[in-house]
Amino acid sequence: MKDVAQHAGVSTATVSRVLNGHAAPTPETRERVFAAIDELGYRPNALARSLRTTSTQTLGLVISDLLNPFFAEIARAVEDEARSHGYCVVIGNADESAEQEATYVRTLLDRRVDGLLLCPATDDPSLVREVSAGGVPLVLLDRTVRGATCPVVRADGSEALTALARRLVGAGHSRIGVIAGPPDTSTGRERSAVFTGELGGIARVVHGDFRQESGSQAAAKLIDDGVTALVAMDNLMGLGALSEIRARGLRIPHDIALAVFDDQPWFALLDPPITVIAQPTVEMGRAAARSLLDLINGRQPDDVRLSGKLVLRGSCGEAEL
Amino acid sequence: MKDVAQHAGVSTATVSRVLNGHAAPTPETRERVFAAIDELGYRPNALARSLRTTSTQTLGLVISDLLNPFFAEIARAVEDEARSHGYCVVIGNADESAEQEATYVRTLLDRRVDGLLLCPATDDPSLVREVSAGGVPLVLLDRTVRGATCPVVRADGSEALTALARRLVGAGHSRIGVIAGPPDTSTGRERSAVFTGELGGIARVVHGDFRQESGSQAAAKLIDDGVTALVAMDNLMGLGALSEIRARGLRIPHDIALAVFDDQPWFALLDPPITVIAQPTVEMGRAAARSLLDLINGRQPDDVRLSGKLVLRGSCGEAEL
DNA sequence: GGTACGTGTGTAATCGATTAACTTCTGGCC
DNA sequence: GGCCAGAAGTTAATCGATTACACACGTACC
Repeated sequence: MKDVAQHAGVSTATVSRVLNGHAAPTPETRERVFAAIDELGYRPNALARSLRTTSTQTLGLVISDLLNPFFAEIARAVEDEARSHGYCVVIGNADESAEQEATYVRTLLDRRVDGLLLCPATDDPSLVREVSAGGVPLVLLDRTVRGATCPVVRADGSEALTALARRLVGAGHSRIGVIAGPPDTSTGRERSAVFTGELGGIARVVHGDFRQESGSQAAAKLIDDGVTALVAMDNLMGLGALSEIRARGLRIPHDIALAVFDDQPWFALLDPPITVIAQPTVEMGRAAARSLLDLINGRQPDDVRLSGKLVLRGSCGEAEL
Repeated sequence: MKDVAQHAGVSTATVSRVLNGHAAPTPETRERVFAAIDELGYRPNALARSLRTTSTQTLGLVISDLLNPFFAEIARAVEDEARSHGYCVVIGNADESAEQEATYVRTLLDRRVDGLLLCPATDDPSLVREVSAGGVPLVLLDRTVRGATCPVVRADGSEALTALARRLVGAGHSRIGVIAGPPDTSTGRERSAVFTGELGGIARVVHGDFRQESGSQAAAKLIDDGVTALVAMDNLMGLGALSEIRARGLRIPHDIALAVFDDQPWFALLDPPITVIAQPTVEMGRAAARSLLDLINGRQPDDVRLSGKLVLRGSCGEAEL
């Protein structure tokens, strides 16, 4: 920057003013400065700028699993929304591990992100408290924690799940296997709640860890247990369940019905296509980014609750297909 | 940091030395400093540190499409490798757009990443030159550009593709449809080269853009053209081709054979399972990260060329299944 | 003609760390 | 006792920007 100033025959203060679009500098001065800038190929140092202004124009996003297309879509949506507001997103991949999640959160805070979006790996509010204590704007996404005091953006699947449960029961299933997420995550508990409530006698719940392998294992256990329908509460566990079903040579929906929470393009291409509960991922990501930007700008956003939609396709023996 | 120093009754220089594990400070001093640190909940400002040391311990990774599981896997692998060396990764999603790619690259350079991994959206070497001119270590991943002067890490599928082509011809296909990537990407050209070469008379190539929609359109065109086998050069275009095949009610492999470049877990679950060419994504990501770290540390890494593997599953009417 | 005000720039402090150079202190040795 | 080596810690410059304040130079008005 000093070089640019020298080249243009002005002071660094003037260069800075030109760069930041201040009113002061004369058109001719601006001209000279810009000329010097691209003659030297100068690019401002964002670190120095941020150090001085205490703003990085960056949001942190810590997600549970980058390989899960659900989170990839969310990340994409967050990024789009952030970019349209002049912000950049740094993604941290926690790999469903609370420890790695904490590491990432701290790294991002150390780098002074202006705000943080978090898909918490567990219910434990201590990390959230730590962030809040640091005064960094925080929004939770997809999942919440115990006693959360910050805005939360999530999808509510209870209505769709209730409809699904009713349909399964109506179709004569008297033993339904539920492959749920970990009991120490809000989505892990809430999504299976519908089945443990009024259907307590009929449903059997096994908790997985939102990954493919656990879906296969849970499916194996439930099938051995004699269930005639499987509901996987996440697309990766759904994939696992499906591969277990295939490995055993069972036919869908004749031998066993299957439904999955969270849609993916290829679910529609299977034979039969899989019935799913679709989540508004793009909306979730965008809403979360907007909430966070509101928070950064001093507004207090409300919680956002979007709803999942039941998409009947045939894997539960639906009459419509 | 000043507060910590005061609290511990030392100077900031000493605090810094304790934090950086220098030899000098006495055990008792260290003790006092650490006590002050967690009493005050102090966390060092990474911006300031980087400004001073001119090292951010961060790698930039600009990928073509975050929603493409191939790139998601690569990102994941890069991150793992980087983390194990104490580096953090900032991911930029170019969305297959050269413009957005350039924006991201500049943003990352402005933030002074220590090195950059790039999956270039096009062949055009100008962006690569710009980075090199800035003296920032750069490694290309998956694709290369014209006259690249930096290390390149990629998968070579030509052997597997040749084997696939031979098999298709052997099975009696005399019109093979190839859904290739954009002609201005190295992978777009190279992967279809096998078919335009010795099989020039038999194969018909249509270029897509590595996205689902283009896969469907290309498939439609080729099927109308009377091909009896389709080869999609990317998993998303494969998905598109598959949905077109389904939409037309064609049966695989009876009515049409299908093979896809780049494996995905669900390809094995279709009926019949899809024959693919699997790429060593994890290895590619790790190798790229290692090459970049080498470059950063002043070593000059060689190009890396890993090979794709043909996985026969049945969608091309293979006898083995 | 002098006061007052506005306009465009320059000077220098500042953000929060690192680190070279210097000071202070301790103890050993002749 | 004097000198010196080495250890422990302090002072202050520095990274590259932003910005409050000071300054100089016009212009306008009484």
